Amino acid sequence: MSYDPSAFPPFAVTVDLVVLTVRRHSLCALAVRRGEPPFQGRWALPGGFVREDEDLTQAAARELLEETGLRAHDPAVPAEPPQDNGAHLEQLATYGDPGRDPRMRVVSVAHLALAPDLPAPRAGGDAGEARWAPVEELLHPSGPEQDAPLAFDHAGILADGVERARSKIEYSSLATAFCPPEFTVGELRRVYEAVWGVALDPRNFHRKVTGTPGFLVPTGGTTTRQGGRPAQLFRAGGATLLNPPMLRPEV
Amino acid sequence: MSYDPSAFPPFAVTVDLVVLTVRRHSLCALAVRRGEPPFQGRWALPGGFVREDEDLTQAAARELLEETGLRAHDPAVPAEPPQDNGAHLEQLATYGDPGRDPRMRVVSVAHLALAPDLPAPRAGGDAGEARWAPVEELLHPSGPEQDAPLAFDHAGILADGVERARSKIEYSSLATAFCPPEFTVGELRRVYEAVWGVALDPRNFHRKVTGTPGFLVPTGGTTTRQGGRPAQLFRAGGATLLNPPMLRPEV
DNA sequence: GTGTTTATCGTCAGTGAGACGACTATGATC
DNA sequence: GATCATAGTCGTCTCACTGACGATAAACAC
Repeated sequence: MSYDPSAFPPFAVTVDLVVLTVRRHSLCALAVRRGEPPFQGRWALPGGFVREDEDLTQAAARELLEETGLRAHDPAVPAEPPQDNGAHLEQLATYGDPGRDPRMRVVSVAHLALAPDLPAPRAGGDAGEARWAPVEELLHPSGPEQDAPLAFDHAGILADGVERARSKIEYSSLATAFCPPEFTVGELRRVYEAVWGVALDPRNFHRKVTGTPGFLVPTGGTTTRQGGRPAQLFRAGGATLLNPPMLRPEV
Repeated sequence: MSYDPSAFPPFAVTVDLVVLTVRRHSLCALAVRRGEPPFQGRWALPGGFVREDEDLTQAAARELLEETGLRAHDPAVPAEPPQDNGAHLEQLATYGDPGRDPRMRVVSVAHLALAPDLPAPRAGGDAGEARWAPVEELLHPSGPEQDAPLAFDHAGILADGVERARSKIEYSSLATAFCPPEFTVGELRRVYEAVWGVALDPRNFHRKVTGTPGFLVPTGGTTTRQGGRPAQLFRAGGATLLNPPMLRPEV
């Protein structure tokens, strides 16, 4: 790498966020409406410029906090129950096509965040309007109201993020990031069903997740918020890797 | 994302390459010696600035060609035997700590390349000297001669690339990217053994890879270049995903 | 009570991996 | 040329785990 201060072209660097959650049995992503050209009035992923003194992860965590009020989990610190209201955050991929932004050369480091359902989208920061939209709607717009695809190359970024989430819950305990601090086996199963878009056998699922050591820890409590027989409540255990993995059913 | 042309700080964007190959039963990475400060004389990963009109992938492919003479496979085109002397190339992750380069704010989009053994490192491009070094040596330097760790944050990048390669050959047919166009089951097994650093049972391995549809296609030929009984020659089949995956032995 | 819903436990058969025995076909060595 | 070392290939056995699915349990609605 030779060094000539005048020899490298300047880039703008942004972080874009794919924030996923599960609401009403479907996988949803956070979208914000653009207030300015280009793509004014279109939906886009939340994001913003990386600041001078900021790490990429810090920038993503700051944007996440600004847009949703969610604090990012530190993966190094096992989440303690009292202050667990955070989201999983990881780097996804970087997009740098010349021309992906008509204004200038922008390289965007996309991040993936997984959040529990609770928070209502808060219209803070730059975005005037924000909403949780089913990813199907954003990726395959067909309805009369929502026929404009996402701005920039955000549809591709969202698709990559969704695919990352779908594959990662196979072999990690990440699906618990979609759940509140305490949850039932059935709630966790509905997360898998929403993310994968399939139906899972409740009995085999129950056997699998309760039989994997370190995945779930019973809290002792029970709940009946889903109706039917009361279900045991669990917290996420320390295990982060599922071995053997949860198998995604064929087609 | 609000837009103020004077409001975003300029970044330099580079691509760095983790080029891996298997030589003499060990996993090796391409390292180049730095000819200029900072870290002058230290080993580093090959890389360079992204040009004004270049995609990130194009930049990585260009650097790979300059440093090794290897052409990157287009993942969209199934490799045809006649012109198969290419390498697998994919984006790895992006590193942007302020201060990772003492000269200026540099964001580096690291890429991972997997290459067959054949090419001798060619000292072309900027690098005056290049070599294939066992990753163990680069990551855990201990010998008297090689006690300087890699420049910048390249040790961390290399570690991430190695981990990506180790996990990806579990569930994909990517290990064939380390092999010449035609190879034997034993040669493929030695790739797995070198990348994972474990010994595998030749009989179970043979059953697994020949029993996975689409993984290997026999070419009809045989070879005895490894000694012993002649072995069937294979080419990589069309399948890219291994299901069920190859299991990495514990510990 | 009866019906509905959800949770949980059990059973059984099939798939696939790990351990390992046996045999085959080459080159090297005596 | 017989013997040995080396590497490849085929089979067998057992165990773990999954998918399909029956059965029971504990809540609520009527």
